[in-house]
Order: sequence, then structure tokens, then C-alpha cells
Amino acid sequence: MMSPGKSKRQELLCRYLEGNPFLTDNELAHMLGVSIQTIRLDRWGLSIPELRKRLREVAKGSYGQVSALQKEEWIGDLVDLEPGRQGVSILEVSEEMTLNSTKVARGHYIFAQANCLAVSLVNTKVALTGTAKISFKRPVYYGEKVIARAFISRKKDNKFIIRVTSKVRDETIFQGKFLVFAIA
Amino acid sequence: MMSPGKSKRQELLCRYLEGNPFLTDNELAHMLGVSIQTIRLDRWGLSIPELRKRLREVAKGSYGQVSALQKEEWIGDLVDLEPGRQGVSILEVSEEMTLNSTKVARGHYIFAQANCLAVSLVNTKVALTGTAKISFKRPVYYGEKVIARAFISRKKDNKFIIRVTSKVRDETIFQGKFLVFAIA
DNA sequence: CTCTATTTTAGTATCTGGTATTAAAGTATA
DNA sequence: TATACTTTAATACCAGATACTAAAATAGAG
Repeated sequence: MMSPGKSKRQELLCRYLEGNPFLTDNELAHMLGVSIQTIRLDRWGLSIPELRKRLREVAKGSYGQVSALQKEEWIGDLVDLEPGRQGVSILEVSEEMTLNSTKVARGHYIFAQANCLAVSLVNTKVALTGTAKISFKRPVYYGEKVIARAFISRKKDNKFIIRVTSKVRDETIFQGKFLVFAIA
Repeated sequence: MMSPGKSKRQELLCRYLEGNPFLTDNELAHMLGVSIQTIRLDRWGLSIPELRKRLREVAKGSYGQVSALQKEEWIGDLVDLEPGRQGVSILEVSEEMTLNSTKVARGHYIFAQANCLAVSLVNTKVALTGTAKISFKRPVYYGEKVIARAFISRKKDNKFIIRVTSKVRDETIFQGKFLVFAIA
């Protein structure tokens, strides 16, 4: 049997580190009122890596994400684009896009992909979405690749009506009609 | 005068570290074909901190962002919520949300705020957007605070029709009608 | 070519935040 | 009281540095 003091302390230790992964063993030892050796034993028992490795992980994890999310200016990878005519974009549903309880992608990511693609079809410096009528046909899951195809269905002056259909394999999961304004 | 070898090497050093901040002095010394002491002198001259501090910075920088972006699960700050009835959310348009040439927020952020709010009104573990009819009334600019108000306008079984109106001050900038499904 | 200044390398002591290991206390508990 | 679990201690070692001193290599000017 594990003594209640130990398991309680280990729980606390986890909570502290979740709240602040930048704590050293020394600081933890003071916070929990035990020796540094006990902290190391606990970490070992809970297989929590040392500070430097924790930092490395956080840093690495974010390093990929920084460029992934800050460049999330455009959601989805443009794989084909004929400005003024049609375009295709692919989006692989990553973990950040999903509701954490389920593995379902949040609707606005699917929308964002379609919106980005629609706007990029318009061949001007700036284009803005005016109205949109959209419909999510079925949930999209973590890991699935969403292929969005867009084409301009009508054009008048600076107004474009663009239709976007997003599919996973051959199944349509999203459809939308966007009214986009081009701005000189 | 600084020897050309030195300034060239320092430029390279910067580029290497920009590309990969995880490099140790030792690795840099090998890459640049000089001794480790030279690398340290160069770092000192360029006031580049040691590996561990660089990692700390990257990790810290991203730690703020992790909670800002990974919790970007919900876009906008919920300021009022009566589940099953109505809710209010505020979103301040930050730089990342804008098109970089102009200062106009990209439509999908405005949509995301509304979508998050609509979904959160439904008082179940998981809720998904089925269809939506939305309209962007005018562009929203960097720094503006968007206040989205949502209410359930109809309900039948597990289907909810939710209307969202987003305003900047007293001006309506977005309206949307969402059909949301609750999932047990 | 020589003298001087800059640049580079070497070496040593020290620090932090650990790992790994062995051993000895302290504490419960049957 | 004997046994098992838990905690602390002590020691040797490592990576990746700082800080400092000093010597070698190289460049440039007269």
C-alpha cells in the first residue's frame, strides 16, 4: 500500500507542474516540504522528466506550432489555384482543431478553410466576405483530410459568388455559397 | 575594423540560430569550423543568450500562447452565459486576425466567435453546427472589440436555431442564423 | 620585415540542474 | 519485534554553460 502522504504529495506535484512546468526539483522540494531526493523519486515514479527536458518539449511543441498557427493566416494548403476561376485546398484535421472530448473538428476550421479559399479566388489585393450560406453535412474527425474545391459561379462588378464544396474522400462534408467583395 | 571572417561567421551564426534555436555552442562550433570559445565570444558580442535561456524564452513565449491558442478552442471571451437561453462574448481583434496588408479582420474569426458562442449555448457535452446563414455587414478593423450576442430562437428535439448578432459599439457588423445539433 | 592590434584558441575554476547508485535512517504495520 | 515501505543522505558524474587568464595565430600599417 502506498502511504497517503506519498500519493497526496504526488498528486500535488503533478498539479504544480501542470500549472508551471518551469519549476526545479529544488523549488518543488521547498513547496512540498520534503527533501530533493523525495521529489526525484516521485518524478521517477510518475515518469516526469527533468526540467530541461520539460522545457525542451514545451519549446519544441510550440516551435512547430508557432509557424503553423501564426501562418494560419491561411487555413489549409493551397494545392491548385487559378485566380478568377477555381481553386483547391487541403486541410488535415489536427488535434488543435478538435473538441477535446470528442475527436470532431470544430466547424469554424472547416469554414475558415473554405473562406480562405473563396477569398483567394478573387484576384485583387483585398477581398472580403459579405454573406455566406453554409452547411455542415457531417462531422469531420481528427486525422481526416478535407479537400475543398471552389469556383466562381457568378460575377458582377466587384461582387463574386463563389461556391465551395469540401469533401473527405468522396463524401461531401461541407457546402457553402460565399458572396465576396473585391476591394481596389 | 572587424575582419570579414568574423562578421560573416556572426551572420551565419544568427541565421543558424534563427532556423534552429536548439543548437548548442558545441554544434555551432563544428558547423562553423571554429573553436567553442570563438562561438561563445560571438554570442557574447551579439548578446545571444545560452541554449538554456533560449529554450526558456521559446517555451515561455509559447506557454502564454499555448493557453491563448490551444484554448483558442473558444474564440472570444465569454462574458455572460445562460446555457439554453442566451450568451455574450467579446473578441478584441488582434494583429494575427487581420490581413497583413490592410488592418481588416478575416471573416472566419468573426464567424468563429459567433460559432463558438452559438455552440456553447447548447447545454450538452457535444454540439455541432449543421447549417448557418451568415452575413458580414462591414469590415472590422484591428483593435476593435466585437461583442457577439446569441439567443436560442427555436428548439425542437436536439435541434436548436440560434441567432447571433455581433456589434462594434452600436454598429452591427455580423449576423448569423445557426442550426446546431446537440449530441448526447 | 617588424611591430602592434585584433582575433582565435586553450585551459582552468565554477555554476545549475540534474542522473545514477548505494546506503542509512525513519515510519508503519502486521 | 521483525519486516516492508518511505524518506533522506552522500557521493560520483554529466551537459552546457559562465567567468577569467593567458597564449598563440593572423592581419595591417609603417
